[in-house]
Amino acid sequence: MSAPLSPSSENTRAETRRAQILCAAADCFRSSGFHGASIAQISKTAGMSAGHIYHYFENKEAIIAAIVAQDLERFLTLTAGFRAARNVQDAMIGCVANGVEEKLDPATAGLKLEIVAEAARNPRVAEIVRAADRTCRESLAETLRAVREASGHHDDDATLQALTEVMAAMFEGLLSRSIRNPDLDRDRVVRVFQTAMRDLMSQTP
Amino acid sequence: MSAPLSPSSENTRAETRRAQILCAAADCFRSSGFHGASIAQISKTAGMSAGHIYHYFENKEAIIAAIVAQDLERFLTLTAGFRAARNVQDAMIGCVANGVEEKLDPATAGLKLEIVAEAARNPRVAEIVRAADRTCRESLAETLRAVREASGHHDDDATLQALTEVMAAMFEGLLSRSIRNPDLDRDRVVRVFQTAMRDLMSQTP
DNA sequence: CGTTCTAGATTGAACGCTCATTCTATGTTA
DNA sequence: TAACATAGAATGAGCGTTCAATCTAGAACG
Repeated sequence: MSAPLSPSSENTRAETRRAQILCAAADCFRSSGFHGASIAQISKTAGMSAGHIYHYFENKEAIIAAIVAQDLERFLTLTAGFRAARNVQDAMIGCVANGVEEKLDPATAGLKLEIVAEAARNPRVAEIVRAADRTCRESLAETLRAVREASGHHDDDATLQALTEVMAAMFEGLLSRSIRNPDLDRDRVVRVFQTAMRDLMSQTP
Repeated sequence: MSAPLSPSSENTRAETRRAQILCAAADCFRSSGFHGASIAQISKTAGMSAGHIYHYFENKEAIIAAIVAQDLERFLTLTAGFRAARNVQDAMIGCVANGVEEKLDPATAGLKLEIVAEAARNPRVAEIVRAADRTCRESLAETLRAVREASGHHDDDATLQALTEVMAAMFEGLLSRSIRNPDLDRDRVVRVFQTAMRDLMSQTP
């Protein structure tokens, strides 16, 4: 799992170490949960002593925060590149297959569910998650507005936000589905999903 | 939170105690997570000594299992009553508002997300969750078949299961949404959701 | 080139604490 | 009195975190 990172001219040794720890922590959180994973376990996975981790992170919660921030930054860059496409609707529909497959990957799903569950009870994590989600929603809503206006729908913000919410719910629901029913027929789900997306984007309020 | 349960002629004292513990445990798991909640905390909430809990449950994991089983049994009875309705489609669409509101309740959402996250890493919990989900899916798929045949669609099992999956994903996604965006516009989401449900149920493969 | 110096990297033992679980002793009820 | 309900202290393991001690790479210097 943990890629054998090595320091290059680009990365200082400290950055490499930090990345190593985050990678190991993600693995441990995935398999044991935030509270189940111990510093001892993380340090062993990262190949360093327990105490050394405290040179790079103030405490365990800071590691959680960093993982969450890293995870959601990745999502932001993804949606950013998304909006830059020529034909936005086609780009989105085309991306559904990828998106569905990604959310259905049990390893991904485990960590992401862990993050949301932690956000439900840890205010600091909740703050990070909500700030990132706000940005994602704004980006997605603007993208949706472009799609909708191209097909003659001119929505107010509230309507657009509701569409965004439901679309987000559909994708995030897959995380849960991949755990509850790991044997689901991915290809067929993708097809039903694509049609549902199209319907959602051309919905008349 | 914890209802003050008292022994009646119906309930033996032991059953009452068990229920008390489960109720307290659900509260604690909601606010601290499965691993964050301690036996000491649960026993305090339940109003008894820590050691006494071990007269009713073998260990902490048994409490988790009981909570999961209880939670999902409740869901099963709900869907069972669902199928017994006269006009199934109207009953379903009518229930969307209730369903959406319920999934968006942050207290409910926290515990349910906790359960899925735990299932992602605890095989015993996963087994319970998956067995219950299978039953739910079968029930929902049969209900959907009735709806679809009433409007002239005759689907094979695989198609029906994919429709079921996507519908399940939509509702379960709301759990995550209620955490990530607690300020979402519930009424508008319900309306978009209802239209999306209708579209999903009349989708042509 | 070889030696010394030094600042950062790294270790691993130690600390205080909390955990799940067990055990013994005492209440309570029928 | 017999059987069960309950409390609460005891146990040992494991936790996050700290810290003094060691190592190591490379700059400074002769």
